[in-house]
Amino acid sequence: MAIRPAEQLIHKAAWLYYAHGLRQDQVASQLNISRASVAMYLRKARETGIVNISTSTQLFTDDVMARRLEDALSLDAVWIAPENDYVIDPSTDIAVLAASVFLELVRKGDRIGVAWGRTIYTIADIMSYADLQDVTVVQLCGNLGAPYSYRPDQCTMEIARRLNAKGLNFYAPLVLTTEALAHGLRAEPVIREQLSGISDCDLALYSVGTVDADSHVVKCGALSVGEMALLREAGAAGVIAGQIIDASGKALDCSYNRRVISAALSSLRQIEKRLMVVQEDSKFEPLLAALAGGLCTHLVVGARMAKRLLEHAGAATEKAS
Amino acid sequence: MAIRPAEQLIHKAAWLYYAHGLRQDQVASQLNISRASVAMYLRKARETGIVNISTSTQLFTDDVMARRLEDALSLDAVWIAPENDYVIDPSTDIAVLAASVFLELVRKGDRIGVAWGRTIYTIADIMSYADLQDVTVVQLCGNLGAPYSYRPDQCTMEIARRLNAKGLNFYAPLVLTTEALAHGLRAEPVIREQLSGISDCDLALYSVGTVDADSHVVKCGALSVGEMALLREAGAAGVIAGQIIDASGKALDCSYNRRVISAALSSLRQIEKRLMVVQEDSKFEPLLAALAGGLCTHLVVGARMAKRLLEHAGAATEKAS
DNA sequence: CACGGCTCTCGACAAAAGTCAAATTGAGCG
DNA sequence: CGCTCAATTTGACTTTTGTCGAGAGCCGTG
Repeated sequence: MAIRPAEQLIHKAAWLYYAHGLRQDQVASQLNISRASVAMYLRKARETGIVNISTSTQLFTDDVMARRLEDALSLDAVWIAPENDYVIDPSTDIAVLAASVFLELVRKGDRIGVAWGRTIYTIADIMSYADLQDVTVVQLCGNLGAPYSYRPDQCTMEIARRLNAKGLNFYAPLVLTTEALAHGLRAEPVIREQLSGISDCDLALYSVGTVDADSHVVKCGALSVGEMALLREAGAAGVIAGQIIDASGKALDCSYNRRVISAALSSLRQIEKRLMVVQEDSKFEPLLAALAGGLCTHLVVGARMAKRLLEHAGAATEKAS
Repeated sequence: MAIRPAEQLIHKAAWLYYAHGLRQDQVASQLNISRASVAMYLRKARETGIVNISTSTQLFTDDVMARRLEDALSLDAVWIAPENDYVIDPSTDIAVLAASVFLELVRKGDRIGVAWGRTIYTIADIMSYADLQDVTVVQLCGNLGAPYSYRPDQCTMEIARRLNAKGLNFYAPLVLTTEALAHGLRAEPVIREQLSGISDCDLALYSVGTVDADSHVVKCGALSVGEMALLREAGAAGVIAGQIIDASGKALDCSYNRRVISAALSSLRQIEKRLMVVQEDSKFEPLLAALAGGLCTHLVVGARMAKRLLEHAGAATEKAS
């Protein structure tokens, strides 16, 4: 890169502007460049994460409902995106919040596991840039064979790029045709290493998928609509990192799961901070399953979903007493 | 406070503006207030740390000199503020850098020990606001009896205020007239508790003082010019948190030190991250003493001082070999 | 050495943000 | 009930910032 001299200038401009609080024209005369260039450098500084602008997500945890949900579900932290109030775009609203929360949870030196899906990709897409050295972003599950819009490796790489972090992809298909082949592939050193490294993560980011025809695993061709219907009858309740879970949050005992190359649920549970983000209201049952399976310690949801969860939890304790 | 509804508005405005990237007039129409109010709320949001704008201090560690200093002095990290280059105000320059470094080192839940002095107060004064819950700022040494411009409790409180943290002052004089009284006071539960809690800190912020007539301990009347001169002859090389140290960084065996109420040097050494900031070139010898005593793991200095340190370290290794 | 293709830089204009004094609100009080 | 006082809000104005197309410098290539 010939951006070496510019790199230095970007730093200096950012420093004078943001740390010292000079105006752009003052910075310009300091560095003997035009003000327009300063403006451009500053944009680059923001885009590369040399400067970091973050807003506290306090507001969303302060919500009484969030507190009650934390208690009811015994989660570490819950963020609720308001949905009636001052909303811009209901779908990106949760993603924006999730991105902020995510950045708030990341620490230098962390190892981060990232799953895939529309939700995750949306988050990656709107996430602001940061300059986190020594962060590694690892892919939690195998790739889709067919080109599909929100591929696991894309999610991983995009988040790594935003964070200036190292991205660790692994190039295995998400699902294979035979159990034997999956077994063999999992034993491959490259794959095995990646899979066993997942429990060393400090933070995981994932969503949960539905088990109907709209599910991503169906849309990307990993499962046919018919197979999915059958699995559903067999007790499938949700999809986590490409794997089917039942209502209790355990991996469903089925051929499909045995043919999948992905992080074992037990490895996921070993990750200290498991951030789950749910956008769609239709993911209520899958979310319940994930919660039952202890696959989530930090939760970002919309207000409607929060309300339903709370009502459900209330009904459950009533029934119990 | 009747700022309850406003507090909410500040959060919302900050969220829409900084997280969603709306323009001020869009935020204004969203919240049904005037754009001018939005501008005001945003300023408040920045001032209260609801939004956080930080710039990477990378540039200052990337310096080759900083790397070499880290190695030569076996420190965890060194930041060097350039002094010939694009400098605004040589004295605040180091403080601005130190404040950024400090904010970069602080973590949620941390306990932070803060000493006193002009340097520390300058840092506190230009430090930007942050919203760190569960942070406690503790005072490392006793107060001055006489009202003096940069009092230990002022330094502690100002930093706590900027961080939205809890400030833990302790109201004992820095130095007493008799050793017996100092001994008795140190045994007081309130004082003892505070002093013993110092080793639990995760981060310490201090500078080092000179041992001449210009020293703060002299200027504030804790020691007379004559006494200081005598101590100097006895081997005094610097002042740390109100205590006199010798060239090897150990507390000097003298009546003054026994009459001081302050953090034991051994407690300070137990703190994981010890950030030392030195502004004045005249503090070369005191800094050497502090370094010898292992009282510093992270260092912020100006370029001239860095050069001198490096030359000194080079000469020392040469002599050794 | 002239030629695109490239990035970086700048001036000028348009857009956005900051500021201030005046107006409004609202709480406390005689 | 009407008053004051302080805090908040606003519209109008100024300053600051963002953007765009043009031009300048800099390779590698034909």
